Amino acid sequence: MPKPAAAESGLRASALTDDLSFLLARANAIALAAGNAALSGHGLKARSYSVLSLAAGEARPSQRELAEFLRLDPSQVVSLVDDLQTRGLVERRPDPADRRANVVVATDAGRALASAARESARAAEERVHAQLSDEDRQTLTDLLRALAFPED
Amino acid sequence: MPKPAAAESGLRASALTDDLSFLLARANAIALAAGNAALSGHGLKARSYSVLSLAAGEARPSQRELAEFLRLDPSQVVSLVDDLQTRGLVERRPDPADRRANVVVATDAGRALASAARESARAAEERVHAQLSDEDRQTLTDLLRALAFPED
DNA sequence: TATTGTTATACTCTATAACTATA
DNA sequence: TATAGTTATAGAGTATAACAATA
Repeated sequence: MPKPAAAESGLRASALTDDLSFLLARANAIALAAGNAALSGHGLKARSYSVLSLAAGEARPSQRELAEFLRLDPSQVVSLVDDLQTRGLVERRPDPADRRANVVVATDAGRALASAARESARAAEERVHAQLSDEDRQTLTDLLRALAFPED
Repeated sequence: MPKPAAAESGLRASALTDDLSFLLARANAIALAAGNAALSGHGLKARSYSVLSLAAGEARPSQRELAEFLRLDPSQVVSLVDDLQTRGLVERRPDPADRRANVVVATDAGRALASAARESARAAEERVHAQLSDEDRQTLTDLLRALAFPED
């Protein structure tokens, strides 16, 4: 990793350095790049990993629920699920309670991949957040959760 | 703002809810949407606001420095500066010390717009982060800065 | 009438490579 | 030989509207 250019240090004193939204964007860009790199060996990206991971859980989400939770447009979820389904990682099952809705559920292969991918993602996060203490990391997680789910 | 769907609460218990990268992505998406909405009245988005804001400061950044600081490709900075320059908000000045480099500096109109836009952005952030105490907000800012600028 | 999933489309963003002028 | 800016382009991501099936 290159050291910051000398002239960049002038920008470090700029107004943006105290701007929560800017810091959020930059930290997210760094974490996203590291996450995508860590997941690429599994044929996944952050997006598809999120969908797969949720499908592998107990929640049995519909596509609409996935879209809301991941802040994606429903039409984006269609193509993410299409891709995962083509690769045999998830299935669409009609919701018995509402025949309009598809419940997305991981196959055995999907659950296996999700758990392997989770290990890689965790290792990558470890590297990105290595400079934070366990306590800081927990604090950060709690504060971010408050921003990410403001209805609480 | 709609209340969360009942079925979404199942997803709230999922593995992703403890995933720092996921929370970062979701919080960023929320802040970005609010920021872009707040800036649209000024004809700006988060990206162009960042460039304008840095050009309005004391740092006199080159395009390359802007690209590194904002984690953008240099070619993206070209079109952002093009747009701002067309609107008379910034100028490109040749760097006397390196004639390859353009220093990007705000015009009077650019500085005025930057400062008006900063007010709007701050008000929007206030709304997004209203549920955090001042102390929590400061803690979050410091922790995010550690992630966003890991070389420190 | 409203909602779920889907398709289509247009637009923005991102990433890459190649070129020029300078260093 | 390397770097700053630029151009071009292709791919990914985003947003919107419309439609069929179902509620």
